[in-house]
Amino acid sequence: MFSTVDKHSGVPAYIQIINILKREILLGRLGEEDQLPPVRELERIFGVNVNTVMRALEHLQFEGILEARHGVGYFITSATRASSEIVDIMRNAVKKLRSQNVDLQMATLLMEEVWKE
Amino acid sequence: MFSTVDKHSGVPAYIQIINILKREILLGRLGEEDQLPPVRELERIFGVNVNTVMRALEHLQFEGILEARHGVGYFITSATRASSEIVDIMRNAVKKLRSQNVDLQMATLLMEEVWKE
Amino acid sequence: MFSTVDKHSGVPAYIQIINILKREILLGRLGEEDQLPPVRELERIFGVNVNTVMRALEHLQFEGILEARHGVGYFITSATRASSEIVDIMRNAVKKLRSQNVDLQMATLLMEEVWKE
Amino acid sequence: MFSTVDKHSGVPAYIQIINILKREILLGRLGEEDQLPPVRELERIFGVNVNTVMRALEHLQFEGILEARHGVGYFITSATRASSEIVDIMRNAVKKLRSQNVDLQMATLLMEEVWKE
DNA sequence: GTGGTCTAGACCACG
DNA sequence: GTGGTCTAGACCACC
Repeated sequence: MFSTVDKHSGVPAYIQIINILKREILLGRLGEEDQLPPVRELERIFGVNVNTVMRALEHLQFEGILEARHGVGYFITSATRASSEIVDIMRNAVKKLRSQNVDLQMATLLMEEVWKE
Repeated sequence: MFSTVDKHSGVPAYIQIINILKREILLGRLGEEDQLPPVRELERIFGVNVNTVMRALEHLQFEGILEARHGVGYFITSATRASSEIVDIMRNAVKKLRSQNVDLQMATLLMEEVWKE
Repeated sequence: MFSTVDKHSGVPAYIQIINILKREILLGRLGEEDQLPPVRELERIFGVNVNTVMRALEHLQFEGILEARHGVGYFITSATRASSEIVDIMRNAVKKLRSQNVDLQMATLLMEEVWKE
Repeated sequence: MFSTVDKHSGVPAYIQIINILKREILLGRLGEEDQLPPVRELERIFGVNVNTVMRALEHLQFEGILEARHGVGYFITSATRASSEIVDIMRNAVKKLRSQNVDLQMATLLMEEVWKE
């Protein structure tokens, strides 16, 4: 279902989980009121420890994106989905950047900089 | 001269310094053969300890971007600057994204996702 | 377990640590998937500060020889071991050189020179 | 006449000069009683500052390899030359090592280790 | 005056 | 309990 956690990337596992879930929402694969798979299954899917999963969910609750319903499960309370228009804008920009031999790191730095303008 | 380090962002100071310097190069504010300010001044500028500065510079040396001349200073040896064309592409995309109320974090996640496609 | 760091040799301690660990791998005393002793123990073993140990490990990570698993430990990811054939070649050459009263420094200089030919 | 100093290697210039001169002696290109070129010419040859040259010569004097004759120049007082036999041994070993894809750094580490046996 | 290395020790992050 | 980051400050090496 979800992408997996890359243990060799240096990025903390729980951060990766947060990002994976946010991405799912962003791309509309998870929407408001949807229920997440049970923690024990997330544990298996991501190949990490329960504590690590819990820490990620805790953060998302803190951000108001998730809600825990005791004895039931985790539900998405607020989903900001990228419109297909936005995805297209990004796809277009990325295509041009790649054709100019820009790599992802440079693109990210550049975007941060331009964002501030 | 440079942007400053944000000590509360959670991102290690030395990583921020690496990114600041890379950005300066990317945007053409630092070019090949340019000399960096002395380490002790960077210390002051960034508001961190010498060790932290040195750690950043060490990494950049390893990547072949900087060169240390002992007793002389640090020099930029390889500067890949973003062409104005690339900057324009990014500026354009960012403008559209902002008008759609996308924030930087979402934009970054989306870019990573699209980049993989 | 490992050889010790010579603080009076002029060679930086962290470089010595890098070389000691590389040597252990080269000679097959450390192999792929092996876990290193915890940083705090390496500190004790080598008689240096944590920072110095970490600096060595950081370099080895960058070279792709080690991998850090946060909260778990350091693991060897890529181990190139010297074949017994290679060791024999070296042993043979060294034996002859010593019988000619060549010292290690001379042998090293000579090897560098011959290597370039 | 001599090899040149590589300012980008990270190895201090004066150490490189020491090694170059030792190598010249080792390979028999400089012998006992030979006079070195004047310091001002060494300066030019190596592309470094006088101080740097002087520091190298100082070290070699300390090791008893050179002698300064005031107002005349520097002379070699003790030259240990590698016999052609030794060079052949090394050449042979290096050839075999290279054919096994060993690089210079690994070879050096290995030699140091075997030397101790 | 420039870079380079190290220590001691605190405090944080991850699993 | 494991790794990771940072500071303060000393002392050294190089040009």
